[in-house]
Amino acid sequence: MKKPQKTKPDGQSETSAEPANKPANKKISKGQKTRQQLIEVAASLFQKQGFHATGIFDIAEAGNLPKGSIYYHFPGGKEEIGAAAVAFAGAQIAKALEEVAGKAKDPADLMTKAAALLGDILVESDFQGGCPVCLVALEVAGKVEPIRQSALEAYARWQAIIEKQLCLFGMEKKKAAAQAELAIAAIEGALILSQVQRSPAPLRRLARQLTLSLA
Amino acid sequence: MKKPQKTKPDGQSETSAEPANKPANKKISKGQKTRQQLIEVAASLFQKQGFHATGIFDIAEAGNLPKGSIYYHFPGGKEEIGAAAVAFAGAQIAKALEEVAGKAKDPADLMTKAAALLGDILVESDFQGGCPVCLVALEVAGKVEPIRQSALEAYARWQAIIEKQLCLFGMEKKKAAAQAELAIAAIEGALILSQVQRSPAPLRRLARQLTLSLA
DNA sequence: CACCTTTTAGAACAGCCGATCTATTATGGG
DNA sequence: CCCATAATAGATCGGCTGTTCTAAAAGGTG
Repeated sequence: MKKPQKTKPDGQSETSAEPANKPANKKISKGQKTRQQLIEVAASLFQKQGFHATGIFDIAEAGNLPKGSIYYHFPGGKEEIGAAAVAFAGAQIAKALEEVAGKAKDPADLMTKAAALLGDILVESDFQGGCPVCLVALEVAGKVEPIRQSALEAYARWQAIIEKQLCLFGMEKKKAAAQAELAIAAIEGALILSQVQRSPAPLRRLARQLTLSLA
Repeated sequence: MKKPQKTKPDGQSETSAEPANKPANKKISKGQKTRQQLIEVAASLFQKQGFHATGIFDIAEAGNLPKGSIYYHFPGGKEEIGAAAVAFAGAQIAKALEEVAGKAKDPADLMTKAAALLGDILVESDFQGGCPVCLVALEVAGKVEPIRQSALEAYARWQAIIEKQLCLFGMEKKKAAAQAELAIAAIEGALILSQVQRSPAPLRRLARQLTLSLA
């Protein structure tokens, strides 16, 4: 009764914000650009500081973006930004993973390259930020369903990419699925070890060990 | 100059709070018991809600413990409690891991039992809480050194336990170390997947996959 | 240019949280 | 039983945070 549909945005709300395939991007109405930038900066901050430690205005400040319009673009507040940020980060990594997978020569090479991909994130941030999906997901997995869903999709997509590529290498589907899940789990875990140890060594050693499990 | 050493406690501060080997535990001066209980409740809450989402007084409240004495037992505030809680949780899991390792019949059995151990934590909390070390460590790894150290020690100890047991099974030391690290990483990663998916399946599948990598 | 829409600035609010301090009560050794 | 000390209650302070609201500015379309 109190909602005269003031032409608010929110677009198709939920998990959007993917740097994906949109061939006919006619016009990005300034505001939508701001929205996208907010998501990207948020993803970066969440990755380094986590969800709860990141103030909602820190996001705008860190990206020199209009603070006044945060709640205009994200009526759902912090949680909506969180869900969008996790979805974006997940899609970003998925994209990179697809590129890397295409270049891999064999299963072992794929494992190594995938591990190196996540490892680069760590080194680039000087071990300040790990997996952007993991941290936020664990912080609020029990309370904010949309964020949990975003994380769920991200992991599923990563796994599907690896699985598909393993199949292309001739591995049977069932084995490929199991190996892909092992790879995702092991890399995520090693990422944690590397971040805590502040050394890329665990991740590197794991990559090697992962290739040995391909027998 | 402002510290007339009012006989404050703080004991041997830093990372204490281990349910370890103290044969001659003469008397636990009421206060020390409270301190220990605070640590245990804190570990439980941090595991479910994370570090930043847990108020310092929630801890006392959740355990029906004296709120007024939190800063008496932990002059270092929340960060000191965090470090103690991570150390405690790490030691607790290490203890359970040692028991389980002793009962394992072979390397494959060890992998399965280790994974099941962590998995039980998940199920017991109805998928609300995962690895108590991991979450807190990731949240503050870049800012609070003592907590990072506690996490570091926990992971190292877990790995050492598995490595040692693998050696007892006849595996050569170098290979055992690598396999142990893979196991820890993979289990931690699968724990995340299981928590996000709210299903023990990823962890179970990973356990099986881990045994296959023992070839 | 005029006008409606989109977008933004900025203040204001309410609530919570971590930390500190003082006064009070419990504890336990002599 | 006494008393120093350990332990706790409770109030308080300062600061920060997420959210809402209103008015103003910017945008772009006819």
